Amino acid sequence: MLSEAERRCAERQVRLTPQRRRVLEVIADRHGAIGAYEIIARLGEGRSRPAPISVYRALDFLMAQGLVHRLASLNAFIACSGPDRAHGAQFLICRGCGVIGELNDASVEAAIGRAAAAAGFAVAAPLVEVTGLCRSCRTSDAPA
Amino acid sequence: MLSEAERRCAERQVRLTPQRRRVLEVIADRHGAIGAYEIIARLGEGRSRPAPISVYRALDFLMAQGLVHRLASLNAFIACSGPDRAHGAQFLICRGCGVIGELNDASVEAAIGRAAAAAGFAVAAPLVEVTGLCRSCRTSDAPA
DNA sequence: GCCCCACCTGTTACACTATAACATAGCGAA
DNA sequence: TTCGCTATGTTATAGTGTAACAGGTGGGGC
Repeated sequence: MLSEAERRCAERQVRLTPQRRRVLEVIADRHGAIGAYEIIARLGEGRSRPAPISVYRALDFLMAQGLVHRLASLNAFIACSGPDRAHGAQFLICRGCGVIGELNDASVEAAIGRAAAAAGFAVAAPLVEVTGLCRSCRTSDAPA
Repeated sequence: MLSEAERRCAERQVRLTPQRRRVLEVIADRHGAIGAYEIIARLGEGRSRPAPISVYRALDFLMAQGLVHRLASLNAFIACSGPDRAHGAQFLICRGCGVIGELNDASVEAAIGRAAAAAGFAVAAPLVEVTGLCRSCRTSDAPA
């Protein structure tokens, strides 16, 4: 995953600096969403804690490269599961266990494109965040 | 719109108190998105300015009744255009002029439902926020 | 009438999220 | 070397949202 990120940055002639790389590592370590200030805390464990702005700048870079997504409804960030193919951001957020699934369904994006076009709207960044229950939380909650 | 809201609250036996009603009025006055702290400022123009928590509580109520939606990507709120029929939240956000369009397209919701079901996920609250350019901003930007 | 309960609101303080403005440092090319 | 671009550091502050507890209001049952 990290090597894929490096390959991609080299290809685009952008710099995956040590600091940006550390931020990406912290996000990827967590298999799920992580808040900006928790990233800051994790980075500050050994060395000196970076200022918020430093981490936000790294996050801006990583998002621009499509390596990280922002979950607007959670104010949190998550590593992109399949950074190789371009895609909009579609997420399934389980309100039971908090697990995040990346959806990236072409038919959803197509339906959004059609509906938007019918309104004369040119889509730039479609954002889909679906709250609900994942398979395992659903079965355990079922008898309610 | 306000009378529709009153009707709906009466039907459900919930109270659209003066304070909640004022918050709804402020949101509806603005034909677009408005931030929580701007609502506070508007409410504080004549009388004494309410505490943030008061406004957030009113917003929670209005959202629970489906009279107001939250735009997660903007940290802002907007009056629901068609509160009579139940629907998820789907918005078109123009990054040119800032105008917000409510989409509420059944095929988008259906596509999300299908894709989520394929992942074993039970949808509770689908959120769609599409950034792009509205018809008029698109034509004026075109020659670029 | 009176009490009780449920709901709504007020008050104070605080936590969390994000950016502005300006200074410094590294790195490559002319 | 010097310039220009990008990345980072430093300090301060703006913006968004909640916690915890107290007080007030209104309606139903006795």
